[in-house]
Amino acid sequence: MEPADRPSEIVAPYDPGQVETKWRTRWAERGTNVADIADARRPYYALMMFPYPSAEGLHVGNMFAFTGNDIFARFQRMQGLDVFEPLGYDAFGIHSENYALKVGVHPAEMIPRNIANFRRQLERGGLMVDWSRSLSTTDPEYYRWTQWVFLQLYKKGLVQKKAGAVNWCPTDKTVLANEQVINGECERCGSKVEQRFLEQWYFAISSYAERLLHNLDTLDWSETTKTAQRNWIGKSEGAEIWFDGIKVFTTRADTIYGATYVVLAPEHPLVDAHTTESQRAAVEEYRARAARRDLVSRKTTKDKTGVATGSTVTNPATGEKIPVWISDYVLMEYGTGAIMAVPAHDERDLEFAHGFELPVKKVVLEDETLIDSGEFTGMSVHDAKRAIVASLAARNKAEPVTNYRLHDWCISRQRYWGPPIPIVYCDDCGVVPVPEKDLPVVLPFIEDFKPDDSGISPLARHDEWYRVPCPTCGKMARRETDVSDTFLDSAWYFLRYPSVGNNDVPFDPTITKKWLPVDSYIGGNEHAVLHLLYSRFVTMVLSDMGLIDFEEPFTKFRAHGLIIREGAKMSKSKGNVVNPDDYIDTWGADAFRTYLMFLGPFEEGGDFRDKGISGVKRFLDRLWASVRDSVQDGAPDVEVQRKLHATIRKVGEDIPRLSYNTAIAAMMEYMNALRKGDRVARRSEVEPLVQLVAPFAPHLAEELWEQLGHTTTVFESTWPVFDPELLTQDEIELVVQVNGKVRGKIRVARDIGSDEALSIALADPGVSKFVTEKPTKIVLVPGRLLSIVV
RNA sequence: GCGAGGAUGGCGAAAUUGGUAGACGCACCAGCCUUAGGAGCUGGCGGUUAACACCUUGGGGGUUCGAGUCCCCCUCCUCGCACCA
Repeated sequence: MEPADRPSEIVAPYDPGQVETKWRTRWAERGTNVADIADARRPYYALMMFPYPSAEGLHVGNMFAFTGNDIFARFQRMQGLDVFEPLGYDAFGIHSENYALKVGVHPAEMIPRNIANFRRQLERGGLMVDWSRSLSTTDPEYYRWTQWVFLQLYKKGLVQKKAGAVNWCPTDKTVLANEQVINGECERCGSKVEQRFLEQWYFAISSYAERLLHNLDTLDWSETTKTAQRNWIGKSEGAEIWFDGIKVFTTRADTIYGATYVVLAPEHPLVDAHTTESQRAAVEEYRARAARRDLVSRKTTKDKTGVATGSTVTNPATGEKIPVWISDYVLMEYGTGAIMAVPAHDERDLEFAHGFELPVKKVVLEDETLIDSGEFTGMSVHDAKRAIVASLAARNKAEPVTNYRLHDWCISRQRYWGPPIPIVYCDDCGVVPVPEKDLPVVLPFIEDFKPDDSGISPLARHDEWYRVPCPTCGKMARRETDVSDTFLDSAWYFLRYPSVGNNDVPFDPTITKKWLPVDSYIGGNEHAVLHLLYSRFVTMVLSDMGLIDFEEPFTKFRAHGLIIREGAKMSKSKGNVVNPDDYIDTWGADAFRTYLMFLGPFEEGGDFRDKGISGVKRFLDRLWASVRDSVQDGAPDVEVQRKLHATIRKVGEDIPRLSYNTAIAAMMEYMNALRKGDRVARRSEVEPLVQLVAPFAPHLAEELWEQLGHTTTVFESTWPVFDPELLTQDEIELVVQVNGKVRGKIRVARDIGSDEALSIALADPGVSKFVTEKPTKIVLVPGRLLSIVV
């Protein structure tokens, strides 16, 4: 369609409310944002972390993240890709349930209301979201497949019910994953976490530790995120060494000649066997005391406590008898629950040794060579580690072992608001997984969903649901009453989006092959370990089962920064939370979006200042006015033309780098040049700018694009191309430095030689007055600067 | 303690990766236009100075013709992890 000669009559001032409503309606009517899932030729999956639909409504932090993703997605679309940008709701979980309990509304009533409000707010934000494929984790058609994922892992032998010490939150009255315990406190409510011994369902994520670590090298992720995952997986290579019947784990086998005692964790099974009669009472008392200690004080105490068992074991390297102690500074969960203590070379052992006046024997010098270490004396630490383990291994006293900090993932929650774990307990058949054809195990609507102290889910109180025929033998049996961790819901949702609508399978194989893995993923770094690690794990397992043909779900991941307000963190209690609705009402979604992206680098976040948005609004107003006033004809201005092409290049380079703030600055700069003085812009100067601004301010761009005479969406137009020829000038400004200080600027030919440049520079009195002697050195940086040294 | 990332005008921030520090915007100042303006337009805006100049990217040293950028030492801030042997 040929553009009209003049923009149609848009004398009216720019009214964002009107423009935005018009275009949101059009997009919905025309299906502009609906991806062609089946037939897309160049599929591009642009994913953002889905929000928890809180009762408070959309947070500006959500809007910031989504806008950042949306700009990238819209830009990719204008590069000719078939972009799929889905969004759903992570609506199960303790957070929703606690809130529901607090306000006395059932979550099943509250959540749909919250979702409706979120949807309204998200739509106002002008996101290119394909709402035809949205989802909520609370929908039985979704969690049916969450249960299916559980069953696949179960089938693969990666799900176990284990009794053990678990983190119990006394306020939320449920078990927490290790990842949800922060400094010994519940991540959600901040209560001190207690230890309880319960039977729980675990996913064997630790058996994937090496792959989870190794694959990180292949991923295009923010380096900070990868580092956080590496630390969390916590690989350490060492050896298990036998001190008679006690097996210890160490990464410092080279220090074995300095081992002066052995320490067992209080819960270690060999404690009894190593306790002599005379020490029995003291050891028992210490164990009891240690068991009562909460995790917080245990993890922060510098004063180490412990007690001798009275028994001794043989140091396999020296043959010496050394005493056995117990202390809670040794953790049962890590390594073998026993260590060889080398006070001279381990700070914790030293603290302990000082407390009990145990000997300290130095065996490694500052330059990392061994002393007093028998045949290994004089070796380097590096060589000795291997040599000592090899020598002990020859006598069956040691073997090299790699340990990981990563623990198995406890997915049981003794709560109501989650997908029931699809397991039935039968007196005859034992543990029976619910057959896939019987899914979903629907979460019943119950009024009294309040958890109690029993460690048993509220669902157990409902016999009509709890009692169920055994799927295998038909005899009455009992359901598992725990629900699964919310993080399981979000560990596979990206597989679901493209297949939403097909309720026969969790994800359609053909569609999945076409659209996954996710091309680009944007989200918060608070999920750097939890959600991203679990998603990678589930994906790997499904891949191993041949259900998908990739083992990493997110090819590219970028973490966005955080928004603060007027220099302070936003919080409900401070009352300084930015409500997107208010700003959109006043300034329009386009200005709000653009401002959010302008206030700082996307990956770092920024400071939201109420007055700052006016500058962005002014820019959009001027864009509107420029299109309105533009003329078809006019003298071509070489400078403006050059500026335009520089801007096209800059914006095109900045968007893929998520450097949105500088892209916007470049467009503003161009706008300033465009309207310099009384200048009236030419159509050819403003039209490409409308395209450049489209990912940021989509409604306004669509409106202006239409005003310029186009009948199809600006997002199906081709991104402007810059002409490199225009960007190289024949005559350039050369900066002249004398002894490192700028003394002048000269206009010269681009490819000028240094001799000629020097003579022109010296003709400038501002330069020559500093050149008092014959220059000793001349440095010419072509096209940039001339440095004269005297 | 370990790991990662920071520190640039009154403020948010830029800086083609070693080449004019402070782009762009906010705030502020002046002018124009207005009955008026918390509107619009134009210009100014790191510090010292009458000027020439000089100083200036948390502090101190170094490399270089040239350092916000590279190297060494130090201070402070933010975020992870934390008795993981």
